[in-house]
Amino acid sequence: MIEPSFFGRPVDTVARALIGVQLLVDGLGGIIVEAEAYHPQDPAAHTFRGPTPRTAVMFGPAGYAYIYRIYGLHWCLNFTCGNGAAVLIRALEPEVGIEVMRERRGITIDHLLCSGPGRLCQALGIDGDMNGLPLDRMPFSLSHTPANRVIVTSPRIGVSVAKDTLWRFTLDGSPYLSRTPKTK
DNA sequence: AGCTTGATTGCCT
DNA sequence: GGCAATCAAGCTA
Repeated sequence: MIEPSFFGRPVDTVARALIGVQLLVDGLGGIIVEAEAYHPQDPAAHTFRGPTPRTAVMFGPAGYAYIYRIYGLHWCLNFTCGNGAAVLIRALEPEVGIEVMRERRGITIDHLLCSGPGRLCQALGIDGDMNGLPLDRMPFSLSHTPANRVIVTSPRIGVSVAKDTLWRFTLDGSPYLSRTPKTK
């Protein structure tokens, strides 16, 4: 189990700590292998220009789901960390309910089932109805999985500002990432 | 009220 | 690599 206080820490600390955590939604999911941190003093964050109706959940308490629509067609899942900070869950390694995920995604290539924020939400059946729900009870289930892991930091994907902020955290060598980090 | 843009994805060349 | 899909949030007026 993950305590609510897990999220009440600096947002980059939380993002890094989430790599290797098992996320289940209605019993389906797997191991988080990619996550990004966003902070209200960070120009790439939705909360950079202060509270709005959409970002109300991000300014609420830590440990809740912030879910928003992007490009009019995809959903993105975040975990709030308090005071306008949140972690975007970008990819996971499918473990439980792979058959259902294949049906929802319309593909059978397992490393593409949850390799991106929009794909992950489609595979796990996440939509705006779950926005604002707490993470410590159904439909969510978060738990630690023990292992020695190498975590790589890199610039966040799809942001046009703050490109030097290395707040993307990935499990080294995972085939389930949305993109392989640049090895410059 | 109108305009711009986006924490993306999938298909095309 | 390029680009269309598709629409609401947020901004300007």
